Amino acid sequence: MTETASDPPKRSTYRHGNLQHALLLAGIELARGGGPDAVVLREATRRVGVSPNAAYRHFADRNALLNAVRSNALSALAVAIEAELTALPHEGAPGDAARARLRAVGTGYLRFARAEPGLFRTAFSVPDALKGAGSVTGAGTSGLTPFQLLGAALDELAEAGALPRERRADAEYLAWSAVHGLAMLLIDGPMRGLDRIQTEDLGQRLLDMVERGL
Amino acid sequence: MTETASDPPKRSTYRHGNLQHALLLAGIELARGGGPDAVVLREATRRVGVSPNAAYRHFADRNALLNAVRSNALSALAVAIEAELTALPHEGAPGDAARARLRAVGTGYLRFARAEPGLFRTAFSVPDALKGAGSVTGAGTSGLTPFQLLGAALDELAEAGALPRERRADAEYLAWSAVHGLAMLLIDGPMRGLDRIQTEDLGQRLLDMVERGL
DNA sequence: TGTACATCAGTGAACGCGCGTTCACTGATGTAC
DNA sequence: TGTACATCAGTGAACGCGCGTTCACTGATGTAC
Repeated sequence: MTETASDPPKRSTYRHGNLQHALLLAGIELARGGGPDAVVLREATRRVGVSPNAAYRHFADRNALLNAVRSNALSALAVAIEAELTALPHEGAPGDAARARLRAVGTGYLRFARAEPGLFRTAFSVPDALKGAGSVTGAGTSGLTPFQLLGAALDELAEAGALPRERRADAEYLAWSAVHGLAMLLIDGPMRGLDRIQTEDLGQRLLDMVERGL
Repeated sequence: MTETASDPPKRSTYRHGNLQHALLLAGIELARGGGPDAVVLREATRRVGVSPNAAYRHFADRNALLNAVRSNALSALAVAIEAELTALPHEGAPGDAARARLRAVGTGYLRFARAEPGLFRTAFSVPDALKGAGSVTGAGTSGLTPFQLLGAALDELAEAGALPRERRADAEYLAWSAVHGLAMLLIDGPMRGLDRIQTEDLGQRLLDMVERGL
């Protein structure tokens, strides 16, 4: 209960002390464990130690909470991709560097899906009601969404001359499809049982295919 | 009520007249409309005009019905792929023919996903309980599952010399990933709004990428 | 060919569950005088 | 500085819903004698 000074716009503590944020965190934890269906409003309030209807002070309904969780999951994915990009060395020919960056985007995507299947499935779950009430954003620290990070990598590739110009258009959809499909099959599908090394290996072979085929 | 002759093993009509099959059909219709979550046992019995508990004469529980629907959806996918293969002309160089057959597998997959998104999502939904009580099969008229049809196409490609031997291993997972990913993004993802022509076009470009990259 | 009987597909009613959501409220906080 | 008041975050109780599943049953069918 340390309430020293509180700015009028963002009073940091009230009764509960930022219940909105606490509910979001609980929702993320639920999604992490069981995907979008596990984001249950009553369970979130239960975990926070608050009565079920208290949530309605901060979220219009269950879908609003789910959308907030979705945005957060997308952001986490963007951050994971950014981490792979940041870890890259800053050297080599521009073509090689661009190729490495594209691979890093794919690798980050696959590793996130593998490490956080619940959040991954939540990020890409289709909203039950397609009403864009609370729009789902989901950018990383760079301000770019996962999709935009992929687009940027492809732009670099095209600029470096490593991707024929006439194939640049819509290339993100092709690369995304390949990586997304592998992610889904690794999480839910028949490759569920693969261990870390096999997964990593298959991922790199898939990225080989994309690089060669784009 | 035409009961002429009935073999002892498969008596064709009883009270309802093959309620098991009727429930399966109702379940398929539900999956078609709303994916795996829409396969609701009570709703299936409602549609057939039977009391809810009657289903338990024919299915151990809701999951058993869902598994039956799943198998059926997989079979339908296999049949769709087979249809594309059958429509192929029987001519050309062996390499070209093998490539065409691989493309046909992919095209059938994508078209089915597009035409029957509910069944497609059901086919690839992960069983809640992973207990293999009722195993999900899902072969087409050829007796092969979608995955096996893909494997056969890749074998032909390798035999025709159009796929380097050292890349044959696990190639089905790479090709499958690409096509599966596009299917998912077309159904649930951001390419949901694309029309038939755009979808078809993107699909062919994806298959180009796979062919080039494998 | 006729009758008694066993089988078992489908019935009717009910259960417990957990959900999202709404209602009228309470009581600590910040603010106006 | 002190007091009355308005605000509004969180409460307690309840709603209606639809689900999967179980219980003891009924009554048409196929079969044995």
